[in-house]
Amino acid sequence: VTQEPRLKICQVALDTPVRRLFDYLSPSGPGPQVAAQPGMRVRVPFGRQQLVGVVVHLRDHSEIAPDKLRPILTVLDEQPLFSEADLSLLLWAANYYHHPIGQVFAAALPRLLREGDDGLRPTTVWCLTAAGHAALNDAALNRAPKQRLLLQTLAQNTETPSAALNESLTEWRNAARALVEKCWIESHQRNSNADAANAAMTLRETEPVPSSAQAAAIQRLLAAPHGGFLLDGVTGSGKTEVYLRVIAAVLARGDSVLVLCPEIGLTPQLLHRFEQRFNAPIAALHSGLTDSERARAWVTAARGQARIVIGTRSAVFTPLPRLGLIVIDEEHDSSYKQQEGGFRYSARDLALLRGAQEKVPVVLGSATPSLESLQNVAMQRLTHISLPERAGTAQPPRLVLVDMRAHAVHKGIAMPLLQAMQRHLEAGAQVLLYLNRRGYAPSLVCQGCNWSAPCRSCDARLTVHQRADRLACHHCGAEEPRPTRCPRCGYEVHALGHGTERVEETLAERFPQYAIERFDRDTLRQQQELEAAIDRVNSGAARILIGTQMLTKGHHFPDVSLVGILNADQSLFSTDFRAAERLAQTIVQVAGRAGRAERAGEVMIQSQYPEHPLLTQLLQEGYAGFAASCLTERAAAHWPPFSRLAVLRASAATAAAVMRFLQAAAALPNSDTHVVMRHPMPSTMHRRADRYHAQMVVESLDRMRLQKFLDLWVPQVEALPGTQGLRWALDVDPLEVF
DNA sequence: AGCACGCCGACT
DNA sequence: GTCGGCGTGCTC
Repeated sequence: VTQEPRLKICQVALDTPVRRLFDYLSPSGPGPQVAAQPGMRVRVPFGRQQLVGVVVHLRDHSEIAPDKLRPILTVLDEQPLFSEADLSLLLWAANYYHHPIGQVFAAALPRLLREGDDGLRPTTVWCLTAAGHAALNDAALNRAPKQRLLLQTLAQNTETPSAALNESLTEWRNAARALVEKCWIESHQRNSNADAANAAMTLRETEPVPSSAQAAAIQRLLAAPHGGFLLDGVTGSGKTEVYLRVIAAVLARGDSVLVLCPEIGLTPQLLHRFEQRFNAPIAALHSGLTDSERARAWVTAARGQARIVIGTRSAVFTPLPRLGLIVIDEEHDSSYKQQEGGFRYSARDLALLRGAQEKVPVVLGSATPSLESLQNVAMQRLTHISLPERAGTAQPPRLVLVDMRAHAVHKGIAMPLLQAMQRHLEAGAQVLLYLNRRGYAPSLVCQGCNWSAPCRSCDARLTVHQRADRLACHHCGAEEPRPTRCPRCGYEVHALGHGTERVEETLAERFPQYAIERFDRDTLRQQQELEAAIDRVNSGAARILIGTQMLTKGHHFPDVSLVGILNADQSLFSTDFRAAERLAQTIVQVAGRAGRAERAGEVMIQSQYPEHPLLTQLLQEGYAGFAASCLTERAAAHWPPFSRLAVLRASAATAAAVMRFLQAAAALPNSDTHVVMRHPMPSTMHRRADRYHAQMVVESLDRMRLQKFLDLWVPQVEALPGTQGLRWALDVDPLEVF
């Protein structure tokens, strides 16, 4: 690597909240040093600490006084991890989301790399030997419970990394040593997962014959050198097959592909489908990985050894030499927007920008496109490609509303739905019920004085969890024992309302002959458990499925012929401007789980307000018609995507402190009459986890004007005095305003 | 964010 | 007399 000799100053992004790059002198120490180049990680002195940062620019001079400049200690990479294009995406993101640059880089790097590791350390994996499999029930283990547990844990997978054992077991290493001596288990070192880097990119499985609509979509995408596309196709229309065909073409010309999935959409099943189809090295970046697996997959991608990168939100920053295509599956999914912490970016929006900068096509796929994307189609910023038909002979599901006022309701389920369940179950099919409320009941109420169990730390009721026999707060995680009598008046307390746990109980009483599978965070804590539950459904062992959001994404259950949506009303009267869009997307997505086989699916939506225009319109006109009129309303009300929002969110130990801060922020000067600062408001749930939350909205019809305002405003907000104990974050393009 | 420096209350 | 509370300020 050569370096212009006069470019002595390295501008480095460091993980601090300081919104600035830090200037360092090129490394001066003795010994062979690689010259620092943009995109390389460096270790630098920072005050009394040492930090790892990324070189962003080389300069020939610095604004910083020469006596303050210190040299880089070590250059950690021989080749840049980030290309100029990668760096410019990160700089753009820091600028647009008004977030400190170093923390943007930190979000883009896996933890080990962020801390200076090279990400290529081999990991130790453990597996059973043949003798170990035979010994699973050996009597010798009766007096060695830790060894038995380890053996059973390892039996669940072909290979288990040490890090995974650290998480699920404690002090397993002694047991492992004993088992190794018995020759029942063994360990191996695993290196890069891109061993097949030079394999031919031939297709493995035989390709299905595309439908005419699929063929047309594939044609249009292949003909496009770059640009954004909205692949708008109902569930079952075969969007994945379109992705796979286009990906195959990109791989064939030697380019690589970035595929983004929603958080719960990235399953081993999907990965498996890619592995079956392509004989190409794949790097998967999902939440189930250990730190070292993640670092290794990331480095594999950055070094150009992976041809396909599949990942969730943060994978949008993965460097990929020769990027040829970006695919964003289920583009409407809210998990693409980071909604916690400081750096709140939209991976979908950044992917579109990345595609434009690198001049590669970006395909957004959804059966229920976001209004943003539909508006982008209207503005001709995205090209619309629709896949109207369901593949094969499948019929679209039939949607009906069930009026809960007109029918007897048995523990949260109306009679027509119970009868339909009976019918479908007797016909041998599976039934899926959706209820976006986990736990047994959303509150514990006193029959005498109307007291209901409150969370000590939040403005919320505690949820009853029957099996654990505890009360839990779903907002802060607090738990307490479940009282049998009212602490205020001593009268009896009762669980009020219905969560998935209670519906499961009700169904077990009502349909004792059919096995039930519950899908929520309480029953399926780990990815493995989810996989096992899906297997039980697909094998036909389970007949009734009841679950939350977890059930609505990514998994297809071909034998489900009836879907029940138990409570569609929660969002009908929400004040959030996106509530209607989200409800429609949920209904259509859940409905899409039914009727994939030859028989038409049936979808029953329970409501107290079946005449609500939101519901009737969705049923009569479908998602497209619904979305069109939703857009009209947004335009009239000047909501996004017709205006641009930013929300300043803050929390503090007292309500007064958080409001004082936001009022000070609201009082800062604003010379642009096209930018409106709304009044600071306490959040819908003001007190959460013993902190008081509030926010203020800033809006403009003009994105550029809002950006220019934020450029001036955010540094002043940052400089406001008296912010000890106060946490704040700016949310540009928020999903929610409250 | 860390990690210092810097001034005011209760302890050996 | 100091140990330590966390308020303010800086890090190239």
